[in-house]
Amino acid sequence: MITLEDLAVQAGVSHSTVSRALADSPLVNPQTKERIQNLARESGYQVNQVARNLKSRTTKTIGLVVPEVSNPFYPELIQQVADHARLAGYSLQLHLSAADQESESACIASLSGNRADGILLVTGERGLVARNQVNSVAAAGTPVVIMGWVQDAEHLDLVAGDDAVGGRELAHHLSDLGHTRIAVLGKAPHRGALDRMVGFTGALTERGTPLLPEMVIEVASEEGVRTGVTDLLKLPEPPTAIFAYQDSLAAVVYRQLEKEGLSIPDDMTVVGFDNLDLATYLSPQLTTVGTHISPLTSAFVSLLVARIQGTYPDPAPQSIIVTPKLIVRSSSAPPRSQLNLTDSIS
Amino acid sequence: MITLEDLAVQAGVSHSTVSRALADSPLVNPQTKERIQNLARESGYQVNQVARNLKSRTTKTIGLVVPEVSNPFYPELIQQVADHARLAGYSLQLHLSAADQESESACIASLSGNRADGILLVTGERGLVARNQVNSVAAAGTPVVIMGWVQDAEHLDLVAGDDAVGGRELAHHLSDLGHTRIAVLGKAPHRGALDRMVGFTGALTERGTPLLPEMVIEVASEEGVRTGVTDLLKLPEPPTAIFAYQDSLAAVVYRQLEKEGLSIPDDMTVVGFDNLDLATYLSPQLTTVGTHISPLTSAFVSLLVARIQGTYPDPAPQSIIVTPKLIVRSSSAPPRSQLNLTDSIS
DNA sequence: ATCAGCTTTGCACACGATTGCAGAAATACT
DNA sequence: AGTATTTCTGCAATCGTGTGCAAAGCTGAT
Repeated sequence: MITLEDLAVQAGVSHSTVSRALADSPLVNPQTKERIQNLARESGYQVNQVARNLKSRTTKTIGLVVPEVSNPFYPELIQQVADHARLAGYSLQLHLSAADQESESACIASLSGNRADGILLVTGERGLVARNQVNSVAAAGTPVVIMGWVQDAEHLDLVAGDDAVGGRELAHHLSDLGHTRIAVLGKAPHRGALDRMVGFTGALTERGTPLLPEMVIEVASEEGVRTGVTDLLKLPEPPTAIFAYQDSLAAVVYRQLEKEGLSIPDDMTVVGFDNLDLATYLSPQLTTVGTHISPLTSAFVSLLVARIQGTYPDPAPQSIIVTPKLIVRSSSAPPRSQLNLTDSIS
Repeated sequence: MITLEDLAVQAGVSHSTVSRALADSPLVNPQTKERIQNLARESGYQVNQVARNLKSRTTKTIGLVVPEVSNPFYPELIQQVADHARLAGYSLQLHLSAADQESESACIASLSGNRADGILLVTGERGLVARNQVNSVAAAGTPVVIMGWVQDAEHLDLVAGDDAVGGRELAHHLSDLGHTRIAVLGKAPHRGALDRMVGFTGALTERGTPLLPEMVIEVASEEGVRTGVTDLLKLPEPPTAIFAYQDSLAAVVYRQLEKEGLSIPDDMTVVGFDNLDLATYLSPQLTTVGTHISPLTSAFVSLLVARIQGTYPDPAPQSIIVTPKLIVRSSSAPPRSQLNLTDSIS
């Protein structure tokens, strides 16, 4: 690899002059400057960022920690974060926290070691695992912004969706359609007051049709979803609607219902959560809830960048909460009995 | 950020001793070593990788350049590459080449500037755009391995799938089912002798049922797919099977057919290419062609790592070609006329 | 010719780590 | 006690850039 010094001897000047010439400094003679710049171009000189970073004590790099990448939600997010970061003049260092078992802590340690100027941390289902790490790098002066809900986040910058509102809207939608026997395939609430389950169950209770215990199925795997669905169908009074905790689970529900010979939405209403691209690929297209992801990522990145540059007006930790919206597509309809009723009226 | 020197003054020794102690060198007194290590742990010392990289003239980092991330093929690839890289002791620097218009060249320049130890470059539909960049960084001593087909690749290391074989198998499958009026939604061949279109059309011609010109539709956008499908259906003799160039296009074909009131595979056979997870989410599940991605990524990473470490036995450029396989699911069936015939026989 | 003022260049240090080498301290041996 | 040997520690150079400061070169005015 060719260095400043190499160019310097070729041009018959000192490396300082070369450095200044390439930085287009007014301190060097225009002719020399031109000569050096040409030389650099011809020889394919590539500045050594490692050395520059060491000297400047900054890397113009932000770390992005994401749990995984098989759930299509994350790629969309990565793409947008990458775009925003690039626009702000930062490049991205991606780490997958669920991949290695050391998880988040290892990712953050690595980023901190590489002296990333700031860290964007997207939490997975387990919430903020590496709380201590986060505190210590934040204390050491590296700004960290979290995306996703975490407990006791008073002293952290974070961006999150208010999933409870989304769950509530979904519940109202189903209730409005006339569903009363509603099943849930999901996971235990893990986002406190902002959890989608909390909103969903709360709203149903308010409507006077609380969730029945046998209708709530916790699923961990794809297999769990399949058996969950068949179990539901075997109930003496099976549900007329299923709320899948994530769009990706809804996709599995679709397959299983098809296998059981039921059609959506005639025999069963299915709704999801997240509004992935996937939701529109499914047939029928999935009724779901989601935020426009772009304002979310935009807030995410710009808050971090402002923190890095010290330009954010308010030094206190910020909580930016985004409210998702209901998106009605073709997978939800009135329950069959209701449908028949309507039919006979018309 | 706390440095070696800081620890040194706290411990009352020189920074050299601290460095050696943390490296667990036998050259330092066991007690001092212990004391220093404890000190480092308590004070949360994080070695400055930037400085270390400068000194060691190596970064233990490999750059991964991927066109985009909205096609689910790439996230799967990223995940696996990340895993393999981590196992080999390297961390990953991800760049999206279609995101910024400067494209590949800029990504490679950036990686080269950051002194990545090696570069993995996944080409998109446009092939190898940054050929010159690749040559120059390779000449400068940074190994580059390419994934995907590129023209005139004799002097490059690359890993590619032999899509022609896949296209051929797909053609045989359709032909065996009895289809003769077959349509193609795709893009112009861009992978030379390894292109899926080449294999597909070639095999059909061999079978004596060459593709009809009006059945070949080049599509650029999602909108193009939709109009393409409706146009096909308006033909005096519409096709009985559609080959979508990518699984993600097949998903759009599904939607459009549904809108047109046709059912798959009864009224129309649809096949794709890539074998994304998406293919199994669709209903009916999509017949497609794909490689198991994991041997591919494994070869990809281990070739690069071997190049970096100089342990690859053969110094000559390698071309590793992987053959994909046909995966028959529920979206392909004999054409309707044929079906009726069969019915009446049985 | 002298000196002030401006332009241009190079010296030398810094960033934070690693490491060869020399020398100090401790121990072993005669 | 004196020397040889081992063990341990610190000095200083290095990686490649950036930059304050001093000084050299040049111009022009007196």
